[in-house]
Amino acid sequence: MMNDRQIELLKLIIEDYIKTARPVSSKSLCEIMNCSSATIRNEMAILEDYGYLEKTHTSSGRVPSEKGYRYYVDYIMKPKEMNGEDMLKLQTIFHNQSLALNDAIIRSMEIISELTSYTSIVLGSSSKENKVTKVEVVPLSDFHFITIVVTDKGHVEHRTMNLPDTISVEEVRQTVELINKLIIGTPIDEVSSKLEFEVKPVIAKYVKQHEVLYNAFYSAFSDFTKEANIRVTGTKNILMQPEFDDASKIREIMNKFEDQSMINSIKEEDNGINIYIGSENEFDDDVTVIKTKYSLGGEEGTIALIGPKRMEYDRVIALLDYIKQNIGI
Amino acid sequence: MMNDRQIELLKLIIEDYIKTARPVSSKSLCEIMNCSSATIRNEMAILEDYGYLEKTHTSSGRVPSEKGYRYYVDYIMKPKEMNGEDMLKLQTIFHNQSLALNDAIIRSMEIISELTSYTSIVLGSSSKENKVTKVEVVPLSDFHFITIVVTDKGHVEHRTMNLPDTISVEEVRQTVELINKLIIGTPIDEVSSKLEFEVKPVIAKYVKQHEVLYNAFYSAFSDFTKEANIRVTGTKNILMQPEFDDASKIREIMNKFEDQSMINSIKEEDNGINIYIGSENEFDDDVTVIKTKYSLGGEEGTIALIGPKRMEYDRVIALLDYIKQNIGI
DNA sequence: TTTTAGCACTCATATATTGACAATGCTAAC
DNA sequence: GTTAGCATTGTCAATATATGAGTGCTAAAA
Repeated sequence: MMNDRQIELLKLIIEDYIKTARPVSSKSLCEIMNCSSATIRNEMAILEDYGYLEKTHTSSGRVPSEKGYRYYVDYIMKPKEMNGEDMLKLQTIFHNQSLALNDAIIRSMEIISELTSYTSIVLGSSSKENKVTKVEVVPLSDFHFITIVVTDKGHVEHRTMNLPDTISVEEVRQTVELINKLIIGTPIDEVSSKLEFEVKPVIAKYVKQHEVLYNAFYSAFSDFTKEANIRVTGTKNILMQPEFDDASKIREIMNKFEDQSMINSIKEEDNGINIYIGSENEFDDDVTVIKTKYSLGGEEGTIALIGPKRMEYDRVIALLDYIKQNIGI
Repeated sequence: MMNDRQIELLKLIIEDYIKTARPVSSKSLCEIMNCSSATIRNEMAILEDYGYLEKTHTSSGRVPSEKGYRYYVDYIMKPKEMNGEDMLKLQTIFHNQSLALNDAIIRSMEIISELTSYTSIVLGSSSKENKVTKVEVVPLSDFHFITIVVTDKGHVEHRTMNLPDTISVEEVRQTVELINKLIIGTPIDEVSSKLEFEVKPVIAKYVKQHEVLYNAFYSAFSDFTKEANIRVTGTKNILMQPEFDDASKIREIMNKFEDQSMINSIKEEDNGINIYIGSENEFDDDVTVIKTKYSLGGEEGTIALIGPKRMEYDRVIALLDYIKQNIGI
């Protein structure tokens, strides 16, 4: 279908456009293609017929179409080595022993967002599969306690409880001991029902002011399961891209970033690193979403980058790949 | 200086402009002022001479000047009762027993940001004054531990530590016990030096693999003191205001919201609720910053709202006042 | 003395006009 | 298959033109 020169031309046009964000003219490619602008125009016309290029208006230079990007991503682009600077920044994260892997992902995506000026999203690691490992209560004053819950995956949650001071520290301690005995190992999303049907009767039996205490713990725990677990970083970055040069477009995008269901549409099913260009994604026709699933000791999640369609595909892939390699699968 | 009718006129113009964001014409006030547009024009001209009004161009309607807003805020505006709906939303926060007061402030400001469409900032509650109340370590696996630190003000911080599995759980337990004994009651910003000069020698004496363990704890703790403790919510909201209808202005503002020193310039020294209109604040000439200090069991901080100069001053004051009343001073 | 009607004036906004420029498409010659 | 040349097309910026909303001012009315 396309001959070598046409493919080369498409590549040059896309890479030029990625850099400059301006329509590419035939003339500008004369030198590197070693032929006259007319020749290039002829080839461009063919590429446009095929649907790989577009014009913003009849007499403008060419711009890659979604189909063009798609072809570029699928057949032309070579997986790029990660550049030294990017590598360096990310390495410090994964070599930092004091960061949990989970935090390392979030932190890396923050850095990638900064490096690329795209917006990064860390989604999921659905805490449903977390099991309670320890419940701890630290008294701050006679009626002021902090409840801390630790899960086997390393999540830590805490809430402050205010209890009437008719309740003794000893009663609280007793209750916590009972709770610990009964719910350790329980998946976080089953804690509520377990509290109600198994813990409540036991507490009622052994602890005097069981009603108040039970309610306090119940409401603390029920908060935990609700956690959304979405992290969107660098929303500002994407606004700096020249394609978002219009207040209403900016508002549209910003609203989408705050829209839960929009963000959830980012969730990835496939393995591998997947690219959704423009209308291929559900988020917005003017952006590319590139995303991949990760699984981390049983927890699954998605990391994604959102940028203009004119994205540095090879670089972004290298970056995401690096993260994948450093967390396994 | 100004007669009653002029004050009334200024009031009407400002309140109209706050609602509509459009220059106010003389004609539009005829009915309510019960006189002809010419009369109003005469009065407007006087108000403009005084500097309370401005025109966007020679033949436009009038717009309040900063001086005009200032006069309105200082002398005209009446402290408003909080409206029922606003009240209701905020009440649920402060009546929620499971929220620490600190979280309640953050949550309320989020809600206020939503109610008003301005951007809210919670700043400070400088954790320097927090004293360590408890250090807890929860083992997740043989080499994977979670360190949790609780302070007397109810802050909870945690980090994951990876230790070589040559270190036994027992050794970790011992170390934690020693740390607990030595640093409970230490202000968070003094923990580092205390660890080095008091804890390190003791651990060295009693614990075998003291080097590794010490380093792990040291790096975990040193992270805690760095916490910035700034919360900016609803940056999106302010972009929806018609005064920010220009991509470059939006970018400018968004950058300021991510600029630490800019946000820190918001810190309030005065008691009371203070209003800084346009050039009166350091943040941006096109916005009003309204802020107030709070102190919460010894911790001090600032809450602030940033909106267009055309702000609903009376409503915002009522909202901030409500928060103050519900946390004491 | 205050208010108002009336009119000239100003400026934003919208729309059209123009010329310069940067591309392209096409054709004919190489 | 390639290229030079030229007409064509559409952007962009500058300029013109009309419209309308608003003002300032003045002279007359209250």
